Amino acid sequence: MKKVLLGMSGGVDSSVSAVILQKQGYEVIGLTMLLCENEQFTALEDAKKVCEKLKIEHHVVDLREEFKKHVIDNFICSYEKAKTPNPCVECNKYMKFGEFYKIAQDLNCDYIATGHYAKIEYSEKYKEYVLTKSNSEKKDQTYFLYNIDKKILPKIIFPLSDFEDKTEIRKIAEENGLIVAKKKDSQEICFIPNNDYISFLKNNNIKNKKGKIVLRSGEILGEHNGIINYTIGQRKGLGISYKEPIYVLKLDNIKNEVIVGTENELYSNKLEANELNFLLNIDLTKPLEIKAKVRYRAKEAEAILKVKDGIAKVIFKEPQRAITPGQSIVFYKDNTVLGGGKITNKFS
RNA sequence: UGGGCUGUAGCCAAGCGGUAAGGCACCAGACUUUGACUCUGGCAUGCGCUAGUUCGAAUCUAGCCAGCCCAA
Repeated sequence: MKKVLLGMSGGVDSSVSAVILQKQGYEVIGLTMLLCENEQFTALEDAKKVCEKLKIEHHVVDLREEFKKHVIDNFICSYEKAKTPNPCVECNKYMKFGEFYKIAQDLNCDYIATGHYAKIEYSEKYKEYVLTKSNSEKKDQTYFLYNIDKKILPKIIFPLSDFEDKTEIRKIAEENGLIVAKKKDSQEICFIPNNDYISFLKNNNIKNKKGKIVLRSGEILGEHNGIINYTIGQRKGLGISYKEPIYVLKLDNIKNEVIVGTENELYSNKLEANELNFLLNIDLTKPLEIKAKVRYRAKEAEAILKVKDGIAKVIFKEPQRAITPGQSIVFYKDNTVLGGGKITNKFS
């Protein structure tokens, strides 16, 4: 019997994943990672209860130090550079598909599994294991997974890959008497209490000075409470009344200014990205027609990808809204994740 | 202290005698495993103040107050 180490957060998705893996005939071992200080107390308890119910071996591992090093410090550092980080991407790379995989090897597991909405399959076309989008168009989470190590793709199982709707998953949880069936979906940043990332950053001694809010023309519209409060494309919380909605266009770290403008000024059709990671063996020496996503909730857009010296240049067919340094861009070839990187710059 | 203009919600602003549009901001909710965006809903018993005309006034009249502009 093949052994699978399943990451169990105490939520519905990972709990139902356990049920599915069991039904598929795997020996399932549950592992809950302690990642941060304010981890909800109930999360661990819930994961334990689910494992008891399903008669699964359950382990807990304290990875708070690693999490701080790879995810939290990165998050803070990013804000210091006036970028907007995406900690989930780092967490997947270093924790859920990094440290977690090492533990699976130590426990002699054949596979690792998580409750992500994504799919791994062997591709005849590419002659290798690939990461593809899940059947759930709405919940697809491949955007957060582009940065994991390609080498472990053959070792990953995503038991939820074929579900189109979360209500089905809750139903399975209920049918199997799992107490987490009606638990609310997790959202927001897991290590930030009350979703108050500003206070979190301040508690970590990030510099935060008041400054001007200006239009591109230089006209001063107001005062901001520190650049860390803003991200590109943001509309709320500016406290500026103008004849039309006003959005953050750019954060100027040197002048300590927030540059704002109207919605149409938010679009650009070109960007650069670094820290690239690719999940497909594909010839990158020539320009490539791809689809790309600039944010998790953004629609995939047609684009040309050029890679040189570890820098990706992406030119979109249609201008994209609120391209934001620090956020990830993920490249797709049909339903397959090609790879991705961190946005550093945008143009025109 | 001669002339002209303006005063409607935190900001902008429509209305020009028939019972206060709209936008921005703000608040609440929905959506969402990042930060955002988006969507839905809420938001002036009152139109600088006071008196009057009228069945009825933000709209007309008079006086006052405040601000701006031009001329002395």
